[in-house]
Amino acid sequence: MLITKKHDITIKEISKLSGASTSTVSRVLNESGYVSTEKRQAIEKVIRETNYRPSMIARSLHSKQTKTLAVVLPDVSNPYFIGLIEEIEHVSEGYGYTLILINTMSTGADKMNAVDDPEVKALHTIQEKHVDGAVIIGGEIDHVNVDSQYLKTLNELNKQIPVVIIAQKVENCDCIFVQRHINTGMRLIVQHILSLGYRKIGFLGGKPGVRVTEQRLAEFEKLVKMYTDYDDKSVLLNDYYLKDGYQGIEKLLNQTDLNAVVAINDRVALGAVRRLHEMGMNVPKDIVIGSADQFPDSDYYIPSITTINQHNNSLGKIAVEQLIRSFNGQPFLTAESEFPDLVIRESCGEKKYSNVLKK
Amino acid sequence: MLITKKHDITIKEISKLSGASTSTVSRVLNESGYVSTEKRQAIEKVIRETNYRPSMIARSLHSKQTKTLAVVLPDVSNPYFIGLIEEIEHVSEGYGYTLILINTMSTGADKMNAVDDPEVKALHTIQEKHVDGAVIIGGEIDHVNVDSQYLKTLNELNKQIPVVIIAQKVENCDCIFVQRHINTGMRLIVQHILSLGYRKIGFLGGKPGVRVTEQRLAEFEKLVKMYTDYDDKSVLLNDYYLKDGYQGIEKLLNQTDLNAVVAINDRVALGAVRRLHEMGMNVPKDIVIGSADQFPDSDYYIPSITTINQHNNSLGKIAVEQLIRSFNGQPFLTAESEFPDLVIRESCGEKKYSNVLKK
DNA sequence: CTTAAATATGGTACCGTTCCCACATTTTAT
DNA sequence: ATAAAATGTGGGAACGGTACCATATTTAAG
Repeated sequence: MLITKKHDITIKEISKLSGASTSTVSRVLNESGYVSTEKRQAIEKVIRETNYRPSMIARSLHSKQTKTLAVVLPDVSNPYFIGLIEEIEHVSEGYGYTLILINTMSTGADKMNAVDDPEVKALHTIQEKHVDGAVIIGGEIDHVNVDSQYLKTLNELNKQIPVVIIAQKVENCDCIFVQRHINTGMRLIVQHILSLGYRKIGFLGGKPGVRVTEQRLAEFEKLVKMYTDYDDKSVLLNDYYLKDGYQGIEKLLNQTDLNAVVAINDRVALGAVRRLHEMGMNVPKDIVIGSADQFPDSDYYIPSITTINQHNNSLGKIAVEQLIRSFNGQPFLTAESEFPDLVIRESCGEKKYSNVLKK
Repeated sequence: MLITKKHDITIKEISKLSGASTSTVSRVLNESGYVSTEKRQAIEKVIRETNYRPSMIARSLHSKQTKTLAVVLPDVSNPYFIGLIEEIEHVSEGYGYTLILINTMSTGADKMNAVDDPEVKALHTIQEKHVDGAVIIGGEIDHVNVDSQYLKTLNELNKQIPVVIIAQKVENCDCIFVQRHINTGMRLIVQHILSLGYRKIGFLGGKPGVRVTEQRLAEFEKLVKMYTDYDDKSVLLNDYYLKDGYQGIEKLLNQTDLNAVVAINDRVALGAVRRLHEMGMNVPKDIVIGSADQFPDSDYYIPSITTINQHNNSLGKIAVEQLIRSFNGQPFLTAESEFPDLVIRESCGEKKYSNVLKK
């Protein structure tokens, strides 16, 4: 492997060119200690002319800080994560940190041998690169398996580098958790649909075995059982994507009769709406679709999706701030995002509230 | 700033604990040179027990390689970039490189003083962090201003670190360019709409002053002038987002009479479709909307968007591979993405081709 | 049995910074 | 005038690795 060695300018060159010692150059770089105005100006001139910038590598080796954070996530193309990344990047930047992005593309619960597990690999990268802290978004931690190699590696890593995880809290994990009000959001959307008078409500999407999905489903079942004759055929879990809504809705309607469906998120909802449209059914006239998790753009769909704003982005801010707190030795609490809001749009029809909540 | 010093394990500790010299430990880490089986096993045991991983920082200082690439982009939340990032991440990972993500959030042509320019700042970060190479996606380079501070800094950086830019080629820039077939895509969609018989065609979206937009508009005008009575009121430039389609379509229809519109991308198209829907117009019955740039999900919209697959993701792969080639001292060419394809869906109505292309 | 080659191991300079320390010079206080 | 404090400057160790070199031991070859 032939490397075209491009000569980097170092502090020594600056020292030589300006006739000062490296110590003095270092002093002007860091604006610390005493430097005479003459020397300072001479050095600054050389720095400007040579386009010199001190190597963060060398600095890091000494300071043991890289001014870098890592973000690990299972799938960049998932819009749920985009807002999060954006927020994390923004807040990190504000604190002077650069971001390393690791996309594990882990498909979920399907486990492979620990050595090749991309999520374990991500943890190793974090350790090797000596980032100052890491934010892990969902992924393996969201699945039921809890005494895995992954969790061990994670706890081990957390001893060296502070790790904040954006996911529902897991007992055996020592990292800081930042989580959403899963139940509240689900409650809001189900109550809304109930209040509109619908009593044959289905649940569509989400991956079985994933904590968030299971919790939301539990909340859904709890509520639906209170107010309707619950039928376990009214639930279909598959995944979080458009196609899961698209294929799922047909399957769901084949196995039971429904006049309302709660989708796990707006994309699943869109997929369902699209399929229903193709089947000649109108949303919300023939069937009503609500979603439990707002994604960008869904206010532009036809019909626009009635959904829950989970304020996901606020999680990003909280996560980074927890990390910064941890750098400063400040304590932190298990944090939750802002309280979810019901966002009423078209896919559930007009808000009527004429029906009181009762069976 | 109180840092909780978490003691990192170093090669010296491993050396001490295993009773071997650091040289020997280094040899087993790199699987180079001679090491007896006994010592190797002893060392490996210690490494395993201590969870030791060599510091990339220290390694980089010596090797002058960080095994890291930087990606700079103007807006992570723009879905156009997402696929690109995903691809860049994937290919980089395959070559053993980690990604640094820099989101400049530069709003476009509006320039600020060079010092605070986030894009210039991004270049500085790249230099400081000593990444092995950088991929810059659009941003400032896409605008007309060409003898800017930014361009100078960019060329200067490119002398030290290879930079690949995903954008239309700019003369005064020495970096490697990877670009799309801008004109071909526009030609395909306009020809398609013409072939369906429409002769009152508008152009919607895209930021004025941005190279891609100007080139596409030029191509659009060329074609439309050939086959129709061109009216310069049929063009409205604003930006690339949903709201630009949403607000723009109404404005456009107020200033001239149209039966077809080419949107700069699928989001602008969706915005337009949504607004038309609210205005009581049906797409494609009352007016036809085509798009020049495919974004994810637009096949699920109602109506689904007839558009151009620019194979944007292939740009990511090409970009990283150019970088790798450059590391190896291999030559490279100004590269272009795969050839664009017309994707016929619903928003332009059925494909008829009954109308021959003629005025 | 001698010598060369292969194997095995540790010492040390170096990568680009920072920072402590020593020393020199100037300024201020007494 | 003299001590003390403030200012200015450079030398060199350290950060955690790598790799070249020297040296020691074993194995193979003649």
